[in-house]
Amino acid sequence: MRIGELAERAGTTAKTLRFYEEQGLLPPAERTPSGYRDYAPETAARIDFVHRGQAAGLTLAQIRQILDIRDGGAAPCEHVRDLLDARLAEIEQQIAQLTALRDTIAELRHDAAQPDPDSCSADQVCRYL
Amino acid sequence: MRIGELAERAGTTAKTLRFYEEQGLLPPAERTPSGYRDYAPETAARIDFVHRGQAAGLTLAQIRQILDIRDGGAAPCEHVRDLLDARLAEIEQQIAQLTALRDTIAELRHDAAQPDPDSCSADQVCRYL
DNA sequence: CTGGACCTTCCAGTGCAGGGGAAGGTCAAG
DNA sequence: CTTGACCTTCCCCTGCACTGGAAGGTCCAG
Repeated sequence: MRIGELAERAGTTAKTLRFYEEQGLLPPAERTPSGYRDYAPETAARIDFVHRGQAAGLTLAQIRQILDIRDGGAAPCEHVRDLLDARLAEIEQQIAQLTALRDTIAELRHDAAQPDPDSCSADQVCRYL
Repeated sequence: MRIGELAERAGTTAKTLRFYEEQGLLPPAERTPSGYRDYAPETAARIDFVHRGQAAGLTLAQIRQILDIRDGGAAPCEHVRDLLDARLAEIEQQIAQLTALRDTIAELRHDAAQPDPDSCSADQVCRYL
């Protein structure tokens, strides 16, 4: 299978697949005599895994770690569990930060509900911020 | 006042102030005969405003828009209000996305609580993802 | 008059996940 | 035998807000 066909099947682009190969997410592809990349159909499952990892908020580098463990012959379950734990903690923190930011902005917005341009000195640029 | 002193007063770095000038957040500074930037003390208030804008989650480009309006002689109150509204909507959406992602990951993590490496086929790399 | 702290400009890189496009090779259909 | 779709490598660009470093100029104290 050539790169364009694989890309379409996996719902991505040829460009991205070459990038994945460069990043070590896909093993160097077999080549036809003329130099075209030639993929086994199973490669699509690997790309799907990459997409599942991305859907779980993992970076390509983290997904690569998992693949490396699997390619080394081991089951990556525990590493996956640790990554999920770490990601979960990060997300909780991001949510907390965004929630705090939302409250801050909501308050500023509330104060600016009836803007009174005359009460804003040029010095402070805008008294609602 | 030279750039280093202003940077310290405003809680930032000289490098950043040159960057702000380049980005149009600060007007081109006056120069001493020898070419050093020479700032009026009021410039610190402008930098403070930039910091308040950042604390509200605005980008430098958005902060610049506000400053441009003020520099044009108008009061930017209404624009600020619109920016705050837009930012608020973005943040709500980000929070919703992160919350959904958190739930997804929490479920995956739950399934991976007692990893069973033997049930993971190499094909799917990891059945918990 | 020398050393060190400060300043200048300019170039380049960071992280993330690709995208754009040039220059050229290959393959199948008409 | 040509056309058009596909493939190859290569390098640069995106957004965001800086940060690092090189090469050189300036200022002040000792």
